[in-house]
Amino acid sequence: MPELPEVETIARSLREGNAGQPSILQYRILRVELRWPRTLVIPQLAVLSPVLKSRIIAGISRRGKFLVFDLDGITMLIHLRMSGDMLVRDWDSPIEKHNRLILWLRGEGGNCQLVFNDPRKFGRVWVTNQPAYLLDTLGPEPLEESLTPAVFHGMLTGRQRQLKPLLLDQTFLAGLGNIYTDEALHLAKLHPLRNAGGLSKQESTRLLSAIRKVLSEGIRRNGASIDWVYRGGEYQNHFRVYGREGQPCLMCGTIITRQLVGQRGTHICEKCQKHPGAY
DNA sequence: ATAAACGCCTGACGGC
DNA sequence: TGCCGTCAGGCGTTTA
Repeated sequence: MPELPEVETIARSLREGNAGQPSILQYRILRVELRWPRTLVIPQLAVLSPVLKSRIIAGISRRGKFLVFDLDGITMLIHLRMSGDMLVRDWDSPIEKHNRLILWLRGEGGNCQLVFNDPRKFGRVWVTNQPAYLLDTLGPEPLEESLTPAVFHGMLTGRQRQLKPLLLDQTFLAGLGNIYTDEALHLAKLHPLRNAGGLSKQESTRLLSAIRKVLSEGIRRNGASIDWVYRGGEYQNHFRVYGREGQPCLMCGTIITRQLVGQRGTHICEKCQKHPGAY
């Protein structure tokens, strides 16, 4: 489910607590159970428990779509992929069907479980003292001020690639997924099949603004919740194009279409977002 | 360098 | 009701 705003929302709620659920910062890991072996990338299963046990959760943050747990000397990275979620449960909650990793924690707000729940089993966990090996492969954070319009335009120039697949490439820019990419492209009035290297300075600046606007709006609304995966976000009620095929564009009334771009379902207003071949 | 095809997984939904 | 195909907020590997 998660793109940048959803991962940010999860990191924030674990870090700061919400609705009767305490922050798990400074909580200590007492017990570890991995329920689906392939979820763990590193280290080997046999050393996971010894490495994690008695560690303190010193920090919780986000980089791209990765959750970053600073465990005071070692880092746990979690990627939720399509269906993952991180939940805080009571200490003695029964293990649920799709729980893949459970950490039992002791802390001031009471003992609890930190659960990685992931129906489709695509999610992955890394426990490492070299998190940069992974995180340094990511492109810049879209909301960082150091990503100026000039820098962004420079990243695009020379690229010979369809715009949408490039935006989805995490080594180009970190955090966009299928929903927010469609939303940003519509807001920027750019067709997903445009050649990324062909954007004018004005267009790339418009695109960067649109990306920031949809991500910020997503964060402000606690992310989006769809189908059977629900976490209390409400951005899904404010989509401009995603999931709105057959419905009128909110800007011009043209019917939104859905087509495949780079193997991904893509929602477009053909009038607002002129096809590269159109004139 | 770019892009397609496919694999990894489970569950929801629509059509018959 | 049951069965079937299709689709899903992601990404790595292989192939062209």
